[in-house]
Amino acid sequence: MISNKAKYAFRALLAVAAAPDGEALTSAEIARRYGIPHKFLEQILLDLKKAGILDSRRGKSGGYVMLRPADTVSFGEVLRIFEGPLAPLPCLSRQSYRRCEDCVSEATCEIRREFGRAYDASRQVLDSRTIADALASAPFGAPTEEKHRLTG
Amino acid sequence: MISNKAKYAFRALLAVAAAPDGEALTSAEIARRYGIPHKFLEQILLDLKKAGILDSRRGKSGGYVMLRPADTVSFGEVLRIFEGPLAPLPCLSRQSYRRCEDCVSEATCEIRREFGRAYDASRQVLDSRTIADALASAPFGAPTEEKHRLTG
DNA sequence: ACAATTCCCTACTTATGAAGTCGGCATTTA
DNA sequence: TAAATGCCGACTTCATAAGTAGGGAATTGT
Repeated sequence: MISNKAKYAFRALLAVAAAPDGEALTSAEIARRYGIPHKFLEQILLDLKKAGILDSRRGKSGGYVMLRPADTVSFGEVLRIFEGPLAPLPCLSRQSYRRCEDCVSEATCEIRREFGRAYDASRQVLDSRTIADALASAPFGAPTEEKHRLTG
Repeated sequence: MISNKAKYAFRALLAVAAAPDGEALTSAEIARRYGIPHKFLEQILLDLKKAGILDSRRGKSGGYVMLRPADTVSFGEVLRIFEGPLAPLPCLSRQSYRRCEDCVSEATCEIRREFGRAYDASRQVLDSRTIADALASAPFGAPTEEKHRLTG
């Protein structure tokens, strides 16, 4: 299970990315909209800023905007910010490889081999799907703001 | 990252499954062989027994054997015993479904949709690959006991 | 100028789970 | 019948999740 922190981060990111044009969203507004504890969300948005994904403006009419375009921000990248390495074993992580302490031979470790398969499969998805993808692929029948305006 | 407990469970299971014929392996022997804390391993083997995967004999010349054949025990099943649900979100777990507390609409939740893809991919592997598969697919060049006897 | 608004930063709390440790009872067999 | 082995519950220690709390720093509408 992913942490609440990560889940909140995705909600916030999707909201900021979906905001019209370059309009800034305040932390208070996001918190209100999704029922996220405000002070907690502030920390999360800060983390996203430090990671170079969001930008912010202070003071009246301040808020958060995307720093990088939403189609360059993958789910995997965001998840790693809040959860650390996604690999099921330290010896499978590319970004922060660590040998298992009790490991005899990585090349013949059955556990490593099998979990490697599973990790490859999930990484393939997480590192290729972006925030923009997620917003674009609304299921048929679920009215977006746009459709709503046209058909409602 | 999976827990040490789960990792130890896999090591132990693979060892018991690989033991010649129906020969029983003691917890002490497994612990010694892989450097696992003995008392901790005992708890783990107990869990595997309660789950109906291992059987045990007590007293002198006791130990653990497979209760079910190794090709019916998937990595996913074992992992769930020690880690609980594998799903990244409660609303994606089939075995122990729970609606996200703040969820507005599962059908349109982008987070659910994207993590659903990732989970499907990884579950496909974990629930199909078995302990027997893992033992069978030794990489080329790594001598098994069998090969060793023949070629060494 | 100044007050309201918003982001920014640090420290703290509370609860939960991981990863064992410890002591001893129960059963089997040489 | 004693040694070996599994079985069981309670406890400890440390790290992390999930916030809470309080205030400082920048910006802007008036």
